Order: sequence, then C-alpha cells, then structure tokens
Amino acid sequence: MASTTPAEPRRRDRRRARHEATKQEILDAAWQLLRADGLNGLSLRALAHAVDMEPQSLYTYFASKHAVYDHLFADGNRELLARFEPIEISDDPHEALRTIARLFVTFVAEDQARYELLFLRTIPDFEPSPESYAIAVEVFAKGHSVLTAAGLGDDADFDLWTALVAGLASQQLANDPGGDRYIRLIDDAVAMFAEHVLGKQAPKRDTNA
Amino acid sequence: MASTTPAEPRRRDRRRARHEATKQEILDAAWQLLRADGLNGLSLRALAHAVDMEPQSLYTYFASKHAVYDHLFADGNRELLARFEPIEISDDPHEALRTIARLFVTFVAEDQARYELLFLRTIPDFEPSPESYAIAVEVFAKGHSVLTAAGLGDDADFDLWTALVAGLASQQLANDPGGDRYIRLIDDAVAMFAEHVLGKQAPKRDTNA
DNA sequence: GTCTATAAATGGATAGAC
DNA sequence: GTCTATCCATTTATAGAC
Repeated sequence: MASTTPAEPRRRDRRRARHEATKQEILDAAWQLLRADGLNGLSLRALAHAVDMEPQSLYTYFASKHAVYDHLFADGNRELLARFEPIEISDDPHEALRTIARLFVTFVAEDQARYELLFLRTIPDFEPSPESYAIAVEVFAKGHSVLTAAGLGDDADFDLWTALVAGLASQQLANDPGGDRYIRLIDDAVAMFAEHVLGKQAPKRDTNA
Repeated sequence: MASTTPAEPRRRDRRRARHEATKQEILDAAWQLLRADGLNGLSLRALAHAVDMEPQSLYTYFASKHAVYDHLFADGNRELLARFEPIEISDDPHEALRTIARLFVTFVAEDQARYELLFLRTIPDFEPSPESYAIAVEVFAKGHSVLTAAGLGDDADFDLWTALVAGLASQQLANDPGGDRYIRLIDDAVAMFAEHVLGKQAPKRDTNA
C-alpha cells in the first residue's frame, strides 16, 4: 500500500516485484492443492514442493501457515469482487436478482475448498486478519447495494435472499459437485423470491420438465 | 447385528454391554471435543484423555480415527431421524412444511461440527461406510416422504426445498452462531415456498418489524 | 481391557551457512 | 532468497507386558 520513495533505486522495485510474483505463484499452487486435497488437507511441505522449494523457504514469503490461508481468503474475496465489476445490473429488479444469483452460485459451485474458506469457519483456530476481512465486507456491501437498488428495503429480506442463494450453492457442492442440478433451479428460486418479496407478478413458472 | 447365541454365557453379554457403553462414552466425549475445537480439530490423544485413557486404548474400540468419525456420522443421522419420530405432521401442507423446516434448521443450528460432518465433506479422505451412509439415506427418504405427503410431486421442487432450508441453517451457523437471526425467517421462508410451489394463498406475510 | 514402550511419519517453525 | 540442519511437538498406529 505504501508508495515507493522516488529516490529508491530501481533494483529494489524489481526485487519487490519478483518477490510478489513468487508469492502469487505460491498462492496459485495453494489453490490447486486445496482443490485436490481439501481445505484442511494442505501442508506446507506439499505446498513448497509444488513450487520446487523446501518448506522452510516459504517462510520468506509467509510468516505462518495461517498467513497463507489469510492471503487465500483475501484472494478469493477479491476474485468474487472482480466478478461483480464487469456485469451490467439491469433496471428490472427481477432481472437484476437473477443476474446476481447466477453469478454468486456459479462462483461458489466452482470450488468447494474456496467456499469453505470464504464462507464457513472450518479451519481450527483460523480467522482472517482485519485487512482481509475488510475485503469480505466489501463483497457483502456490494451485494447489499445491488439488492437495495432492486427494491429490497428490509434487512430480513436480504437475509432471506442470502440464505436462498447460499443454500443453492452449498447443495450444489454437497450433492452434485461438478453438475448443475441446483444451478438449474436458480431462475425458479429467484422467481419465487421476487414474487414473495417484490410483490410483483413474475412470469409464471414453467411446468414442463 | 447378529443375535446372541442362547447357549452363550451371560458373562459375555455383560462384557459386550460394558464394551458398548464405553464406546458410547467415547463418542459422547468426541461430540464435546468437536463442538469445542471444530470437526478437524479432533485428536485421538485429546479424545482419549477426555475419557481418562491413553490414546492407544482407543484402538480397542475403534480401528482408526476415521472409524470414530464414521460412528459419529451414524450417530448424528440417527439423532436427526429420532427427532422426526415423535412429531405430528399436520394434514395442512403449509403447516407440515413449517414443522419440518423448524425441526431441521434448529437441529443443524445447534452444532456446527455436526453440520459439517453430516452434510459437508470437510474431512480429508473421510467418507462414511455404507452402513452409516444407509442411515443418512433413511433421513433423506423420511424428509422426502413428508414433503410428498404435503403435496410436493416434483423432484426439482424437493431440491429447491432442501436448498432453502439448508441455506437458512448454514447462514445461521456462519453469521449468527447461537443466535436466531435466520431461525426467525423460517416461517416467512416457508410461506414463500408454499405460495410458489403449492400455489395456494398462504397467510399474507407480516409487515411489522 | 488397559497400560508402557515404541515406532514411524508428519506437522509447523527457527538458526545459520551460503 | 534459498538451502541444510535441526528442533520439537504432535500425529496415528502397533507390539507386548500385565
């Protein structure tokens, strides 16, 4: 965050850039291992060897295993935030809800370990640092603002919304990983929610298979 | 499962009973530790000491750590099944849905570790044995039959139902453990679902705080 | 059925040479 | 910045005495 002092030699910039690049390389490898072995299956040894290092060398980049998790936590939240950026939020509330639901459920369904890390507390004794948590708060605020723009005033309605969307996502991961059994239900779920909360007559649901 | 041979001395029955009692004592201690340290925080050492044993003695009762998890998995599912037994399922579909939703969400919200064990796959390399899994299937079947009795015909509707209920439960655990922020939403959520799926005019929702 | 002893591996982490 | 060496705690699990 602190900007480089103008008088600082370029060599130092390069070194820092190299350092950051390696750090990111380690984090990328960590995501891969997480997907393969589960969130709690990660070991520093395996991580180090995945980037052709000895485990001890990781400590140049991360102070502890929890620090690695913390960076992954921030990483994942940043990724989710980035997915919100480019999308167009429709003026039609129902359409806006559908867009954001698809985005979120798809994101979660992609990666079970990431879901656990970002939204559950399944690692003993780990909790994100304030800096990392701030990004998660940003994500929440972004979602909340979109919902408000769609006409949701009540906090309870927002909670109902997150429950519905989180439920679809977690069931997709738990009962049909890699499939679309619950992803297929998104539009219907959103219609249900919109009918109930926005009080508008949404397009009647398809009764065809 | 095999019944005792009639000619078998009573002493053997007693010994078996004692064995089973100790086994259950260990499992009870395990639940406590799980609640304190998280599902992945369990160690056989801590478990043994919790019942005043040395870790090695546990192997008289369980062949491995995964075997302990497997028994806990069965235990948890039996408990959930037992909760279904005594309740009265109303003839009124909406009321029946409300009852079962409250039951399930309350059950899940009681214990984060149990939720992870029963419904998520967060322990590396663990999966329940066929015998234990059969109990989970029974739970599913029971829930499905109640929903069918309530007038739900479509499998997709059942999936939507489980997503909604699981979402409330998991959000309750993740965002307000020990509280009732999402539990309070159950009735409203059920009304929303009933309106949408049963197509009947459910009592209009309360707009009061 | 419980213990002691012990194995054999793995875990995260530090010190210091290069 | 990376390595070797090392530490120390912890883990799951087995063998055998009592």
